[in-house]
Amino acid sequence: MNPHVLADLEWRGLIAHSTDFDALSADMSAGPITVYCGFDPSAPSLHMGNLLQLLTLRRLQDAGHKPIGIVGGATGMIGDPKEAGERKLNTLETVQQWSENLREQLSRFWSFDGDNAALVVNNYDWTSSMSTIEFLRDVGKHFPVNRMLAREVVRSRLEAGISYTEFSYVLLQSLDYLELFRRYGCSLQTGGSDQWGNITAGVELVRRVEGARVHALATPLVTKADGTKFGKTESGSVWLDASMTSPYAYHQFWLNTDDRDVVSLLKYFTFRSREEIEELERLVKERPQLRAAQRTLADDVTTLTHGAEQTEKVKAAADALFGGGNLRDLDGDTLGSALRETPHADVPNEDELPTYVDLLVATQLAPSKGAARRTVQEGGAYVNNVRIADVDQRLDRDDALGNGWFVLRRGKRHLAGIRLV
RNA sequence: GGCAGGUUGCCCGAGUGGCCAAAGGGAGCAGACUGUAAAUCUGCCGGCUCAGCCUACGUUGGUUCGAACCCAACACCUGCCA
Repeated sequence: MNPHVLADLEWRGLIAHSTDFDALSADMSAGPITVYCGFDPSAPSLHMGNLLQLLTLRRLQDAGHKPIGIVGGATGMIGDPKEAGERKLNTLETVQQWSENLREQLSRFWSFDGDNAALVVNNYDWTSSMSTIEFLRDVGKHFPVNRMLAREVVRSRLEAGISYTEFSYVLLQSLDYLELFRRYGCSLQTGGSDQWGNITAGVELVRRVEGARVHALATPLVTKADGTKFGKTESGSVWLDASMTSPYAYHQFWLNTDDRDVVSLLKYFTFRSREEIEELERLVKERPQLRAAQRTLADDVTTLTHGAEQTEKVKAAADALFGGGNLRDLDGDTLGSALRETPHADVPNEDELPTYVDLLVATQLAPSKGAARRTVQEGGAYVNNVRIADVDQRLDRDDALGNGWFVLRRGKRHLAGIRLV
């Protein structure tokens, strides 16, 4: 049991809100507690925002506490109210499929051995068989509507409209806390600060029904210095699922972190010590061109998510392709394994080879032929580091590198492989 | 229920019969400079079989040689009055 875990969370900037911090601190130093965080299946995979929660629970587990992950098979059927407006309901099959994906992903981040082994449960298990009457009497009775209406998200939706379904979401999430308190003595819920209202409602329910004082912690919203949303790239969200965001793209996402953000991201998303992070912070200031902090961040987070072996592969790929050396010096196998980490396409070796414009589209380096043509006209497209001169230029088999590979590049950092087969 | 106003490209927003794929800004992309960073400057920024064509200005229909712009109906939003 590490008594300093709360101080560490605080130093990392991971505590945006808490209920009674001193009481929580006292409970935690008295012995291991059980902590939970919920994950709703609102997409086929977890994303960056969820990762922060996963790692926070991991920190608590490393300090001796027991983490429980709830997969929201029930809450995911309802959807919590968000300002943008009413959600569209997903089918039971979809929610169940996504729940399975989540369960599998959650299991990669915690330890399932020992006294404080993690547990993953699905709230569908205790809600699906509950009758409406039971729900209204046992749960609903403890929720004053006037208090529910006062909540920020609800108020923001009163004009535009909010369904009874979404309005009731908070009851389900609160019931989760009560259920985990009863089953496992769970006494801490964590989550993002956007969940604070739902989280504290659960604390309140446990207090009313069981007369017990349980706790809550919220992590802050991850923000970026340039004001854009964290966890997004030009091609959309960054996912933890390797088939949705490739490990290569994932590593590149972290590697391209702004200097102004990298230190706080190291605190949030890595297990580096305070000393190590302060050293990296110094390097960002004094030797920024080394990008030591970005490299550490990218390597660590990719390893946490996809494993050390995969990280080595994508690092080797990036080193080979961005290394600044002559691509012709790379042997075909090295080149092939590097390019296979990037988007790549096979091209049949026929008489007439496709144009680079078509290849930019085929490798998804450009979203449309018009965009691809523009990129070439702007001088932003390269084969094997040589600028492509005009839009009609075709792939030239004489340019092939080892094993029939070509390195196609858009701009400075978007790479793809082409292979003549 | 009555009256008034609105609905434009990824977002904000100008445009009130041909010169409109539609001003301006933001986001995004590329080039230069760099460190696969930021800032800055420059260019680009609906699609295609690209000197042309197609699709698009809430929806449907109409007027007109020609409509984002005029008319009608419908849908949704906002404000004022009941």
